[in-house]
Amino acid sequence: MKNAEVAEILDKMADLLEFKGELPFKINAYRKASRMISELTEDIETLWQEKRLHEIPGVGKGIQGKIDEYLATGTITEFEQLLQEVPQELFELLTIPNFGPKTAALAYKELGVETLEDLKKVLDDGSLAKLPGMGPKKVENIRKGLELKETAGSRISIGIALPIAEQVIDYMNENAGDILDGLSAAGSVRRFRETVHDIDILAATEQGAEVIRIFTEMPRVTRVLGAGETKGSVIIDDRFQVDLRAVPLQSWGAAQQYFTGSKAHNVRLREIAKKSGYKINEYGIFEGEKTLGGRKEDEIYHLLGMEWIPPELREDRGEIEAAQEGKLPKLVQLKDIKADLHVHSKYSDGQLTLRDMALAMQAMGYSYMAFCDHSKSAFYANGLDEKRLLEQVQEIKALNKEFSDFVVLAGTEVDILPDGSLDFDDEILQQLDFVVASIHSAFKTDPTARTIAAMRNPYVDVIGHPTGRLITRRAGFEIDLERIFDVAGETGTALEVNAYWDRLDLSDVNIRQAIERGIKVAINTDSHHLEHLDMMRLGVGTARRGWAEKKDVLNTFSVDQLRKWQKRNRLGA
DNA sequence: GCCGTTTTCGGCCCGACTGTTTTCAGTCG
Repeated sequence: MKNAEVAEILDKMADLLEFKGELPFKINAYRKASRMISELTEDIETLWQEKRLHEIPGVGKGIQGKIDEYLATGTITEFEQLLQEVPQELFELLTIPNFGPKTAALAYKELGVETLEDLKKVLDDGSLAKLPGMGPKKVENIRKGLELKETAGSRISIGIALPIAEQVIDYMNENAGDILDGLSAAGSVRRFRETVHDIDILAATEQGAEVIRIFTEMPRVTRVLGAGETKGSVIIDDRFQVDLRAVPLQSWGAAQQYFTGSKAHNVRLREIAKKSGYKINEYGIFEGEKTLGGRKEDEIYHLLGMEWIPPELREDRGEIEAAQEGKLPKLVQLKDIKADLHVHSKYSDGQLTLRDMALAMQAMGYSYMAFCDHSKSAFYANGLDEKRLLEQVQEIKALNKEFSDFVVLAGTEVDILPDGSLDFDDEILQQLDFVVASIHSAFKTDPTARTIAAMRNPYVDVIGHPTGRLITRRAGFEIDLERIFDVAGETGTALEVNAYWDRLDLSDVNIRQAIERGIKVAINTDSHHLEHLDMMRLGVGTARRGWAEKKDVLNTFSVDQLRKWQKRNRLGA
């Protein structure tokens, strides 16, 4: 699928046009088209072949022509031309806080700033400060922005950000509890985005300045970026930006709505409000001078004629229309999860014995689980050969006798080998209760064909971490997800939502694509330690962002339902 | 550049903050 490629080019087009000082509305049009395409559940090449590009909201004649040219020739003439007219490192330069397109254009035109190095030079030699409209403070802010980019510039996984948000909330409740009327995460953390740029916390209080003071004086704060009556911004642990915003209690709901975003979702809501003669902002919803609501978040949605929308859906991906029609999905919840179907033990590279892990799972409230340790080719992870695997199966059988209302399944995470075969023969696989098949090596050796071959094995229940991406470290392998979805639909194989914080694979958009095709997903933590078990909520959050309902998620099934599902798929294959 | 039960032309979300201004531009979310 070339959806991501096309979206990236259109977003870069927007950057180029912005740098050139084009009309903001034109720039916005490119940004919107880029976003709609990146979140498309259909393959853009299919739409193109079927001459249906115009059905994408935000894609009109002009942008359609660009996409057409790209898919036909692999390049866009106008894009290539624009690239010639701008600094070499434009896209990099534009990521510097406080250094926007106007300033970048000025620095390029007047001083020839093309790279980060050039920018550092003109900051240091004072030539930037001499330009019209620039002054000592602006220059200082750009310098700080550059530093910030180097220390806290990159996006961080939700798996890292969420615990930090919770620690800040705990700290504030302990140290400012008596002047707080409410405190919660907002922004992309509340929406469970897979990565976040900063951590937003919202406070309800009548004493904003005091709350902000306590916030900026937290022990972990290594730098204060700003502090006022309603807003404080800090860096903690030299790495993570945390913003706290304070509002009075009567604006709590409106502020929650406003600061949770996303921006695209909010823009749509404000358009709808405007058409209905209302105005919404962070303080409430208004008709003329009259305040109609704002203390509770659902008031905003109800007054605009729609259901309250769960934060995970707020991306302008159709959730507003669904809410207007009363057709929002009934999203899967953490309490629906009955099992974790992919965890490791001491047999391979996990830290816990079978018994200790099973007890921990039971304590999580699950009713069953599956051990899926690595297979023999995963030597780096102490993978099990046939003999040790069958020993493990025996130990699991014995272990089950210790539990009355909890079932331990014996499984494997069998390697999909470079030639597409599996690391265990069918004779072994058929003795197991549950089989996850994953690619762990030779990423460049036709992962699509290998995954398809694995799905065609009747004993394979789930494909583990299907795209192989690592959120902070590598893109997934080159895999044709359209074909994977086709075959998964045919064989009834489920696809894993690996909840491990650095994977979150499938991504939210991919999950939505899968379930629209009737494919089941399994949300698994891939845990090796006790502390990993908690990541289930990351997987559930990601699945919710992918519009997954309970029926779409394999591990919301009871163990009996799971066995029926397996039997049907194994016979059908 | 997109879009249309107000419009095929003239709109296109809203506000805070900052710094450089003498009335506003740029950046951010």
